[in-house]
Amino acid sequence: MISQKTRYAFRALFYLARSKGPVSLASIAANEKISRKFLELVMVELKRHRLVVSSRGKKGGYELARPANEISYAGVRVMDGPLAMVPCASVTAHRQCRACYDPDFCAIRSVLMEVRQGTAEILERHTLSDFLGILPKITV
Amino acid sequence: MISQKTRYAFRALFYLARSKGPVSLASIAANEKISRKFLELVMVELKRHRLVVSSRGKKGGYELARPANEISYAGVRVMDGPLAMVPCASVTAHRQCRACYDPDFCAIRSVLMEVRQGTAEILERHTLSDFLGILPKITV
DNA sequence: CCCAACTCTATTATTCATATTGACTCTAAA
DNA sequence: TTTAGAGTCAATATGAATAATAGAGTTGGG
Repeated sequence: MISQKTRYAFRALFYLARSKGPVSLASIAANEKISRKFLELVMVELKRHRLVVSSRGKKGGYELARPANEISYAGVRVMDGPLAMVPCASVTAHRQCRACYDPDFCAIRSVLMEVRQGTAEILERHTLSDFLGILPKITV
Repeated sequence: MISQKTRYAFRALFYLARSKGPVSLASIAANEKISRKFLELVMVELKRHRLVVSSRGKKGGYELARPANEISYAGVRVMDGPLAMVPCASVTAHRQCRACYDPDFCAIRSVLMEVRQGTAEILERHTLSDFLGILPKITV
């Protein structure tokens, strides 16, 4: 299951994708009904992952770092860490499983790498813009 | 990431697949270097999922409930609960996500259902017997 | 009858996700 | 140059899930 953080990340990103110019944390939180303070943590991570950029001071706020059609689901999903179901099948955070006898003789590694690969392919070929059409307009 | 329980489950199952007749909890635990008491919980769940059968009394122990080539990875993975990354994309435990505005307007549901489907297909077409050949006589 | 096995019910420990708090920094505009 | 509106940072609860442990109870073959 994906984390609440990732859900909020998706919602915030879709919100930004439907907005123009910098949007304040407060308005995202209010409109998406997310705890302002928790959303703050989410936004910091989104920034760290280079999915949004921020500006300070009056008129400051957040914007997508790239056009919506260049932000893939895979890019957002990383908020939850590696895609793989075991460390040894991970591309981004590969490491041997503790107590692994020998990767060459591992009975689960190859299957879970297949799964990781399949999942990545699907998540990478979908972007935020795939769904902008069906989302309700922002009415504020 | 899969849970420790699921890892132990795989190891225990592979161990049984390479054994003959009932195997005691104690021998699985000793050979696979798993806490005897924790493995007990794992075996209870494996039994509940009908992946193993047990017999009591002297000479008792655990055996695979079916031939190894009829036990798929998907069957074992269920130890960790639903395959889907969101409740609304789950086949086995479907329910609406909390705070879901409208499933028809959900921007993540359809993608995550694709992922669930792809994952299930991969896990279902692999069975324990796919890997019996490469495993050492004892110890995964 | 007895021992070696599984079974059941608790309890504890650890980790992780979720959330909240308060103080701090920056910057455009008045 | 002041200031209000914005993002930033650090620290700390809280709660749920996972992992592990403990001990008493049951079963059945020899």
